[in-house]
Amino acid sequence: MRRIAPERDQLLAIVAEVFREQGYEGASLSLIGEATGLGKGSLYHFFPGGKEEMARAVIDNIDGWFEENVFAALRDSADPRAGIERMLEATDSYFRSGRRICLIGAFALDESRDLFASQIRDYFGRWVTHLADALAQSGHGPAEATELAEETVAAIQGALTLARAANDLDVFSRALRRLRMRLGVPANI
Amino acid sequence: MRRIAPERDQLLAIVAEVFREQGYEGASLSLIGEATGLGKGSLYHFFPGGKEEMARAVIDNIDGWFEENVFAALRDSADPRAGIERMLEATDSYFRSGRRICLIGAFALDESRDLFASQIRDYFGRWVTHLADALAQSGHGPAEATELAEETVAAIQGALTLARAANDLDVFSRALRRLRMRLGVPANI
DNA sequence: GACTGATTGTACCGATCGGTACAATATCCG
DNA sequence: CGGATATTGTACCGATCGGTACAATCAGTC
Repeated sequence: MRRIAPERDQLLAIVAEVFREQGYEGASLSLIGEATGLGKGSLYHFFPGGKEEMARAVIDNIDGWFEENVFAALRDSADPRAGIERMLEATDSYFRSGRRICLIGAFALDESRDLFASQIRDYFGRWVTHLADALAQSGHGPAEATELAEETVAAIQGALTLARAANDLDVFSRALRRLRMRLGVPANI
Repeated sequence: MRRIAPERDQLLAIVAEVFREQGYEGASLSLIGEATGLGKGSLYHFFPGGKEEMARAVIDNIDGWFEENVFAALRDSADPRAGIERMLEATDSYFRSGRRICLIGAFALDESRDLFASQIRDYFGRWVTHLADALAQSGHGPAEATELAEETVAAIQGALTLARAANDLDVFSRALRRLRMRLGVPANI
């Protein structure tokens, strides 16, 4: 009965979905238990720190996914333009073209923000920084690159909010299309 | 002891602040009572429908403020550019240059979204529509005007999220400055 | 000052909250 | 198999949740 990594990832994915659907306060232990099929005994065995530790682990897990799939593309691509395009593709796929909201963005707005402030700041900070680096490499001046990166990340967050508010997924697709043009990246095939 | 309009507005403003700080679930009746100085008796006297009615009234109140101060500027200005500039000024002042989040945007993301879906959709829908009209009047083609309006509202929401996440108010100011340029509106003096 | 209706405080309700304790059970290792 | 460790279910805790009931109190009106 040793912990197996994929199991933990899957568990965190389920818990993340509950937080996404219900918010931090709304995600009660009974809802989490129901979604995961685990009782309180198991939940507190894996997360002795309770709900707060669960949320922290979920954020770390998401952060890790972005590090591997989004930030890495920006950091490691030989061609910065290709890296930016890969970032946009990974972003689109992660948010399921607007079907899914950004849990970390939602946490930034709600009452849980104080608990997770540093994790939240870190996540967005690295996103902006890595994107700004790629933009600088592709010819933008440093100051302009930072502003454009900040604008891009904000546009993604805003599009997720608006897509959810309007209940219209196309809002998100349109935002990504505009970003591709704005960032000088070839349109999606 | 008749109800007086300003009192109600003030009451709703306080309740709104509690929802903003704590989210819908997090805003308990005891917190609301503490903030307003009202006991449960009074609270349920003014809002027989309980917490849900309070939130609905708060959303209506915010919606009304935007209707009067933001949408009206877009709708009634002789010069559409001046209307857009007035919209941006009112927006900046409402969100206190990023110190305040958009409660309706936050509700769009969290578990309360289903309860208030139509009010949320309406609010953002009218914002985009009125802005698109003003942009069309100022020379943009209809399709382009709609996209630009959507992009603008999303940029504002995203900037609020990012400003809160980074704990950096300048994120919001920078976003507004970029929007002024993008919308062809004279820079703030 | 008595009547009327708006407003308020308090006690109370059942349900659920996050969290703890712990015995029972499963799995692995030798 | 036996022992050690990992995992689980269940019962329980005090606190708080949103909501209800209702009597007391207040402000105007006549």
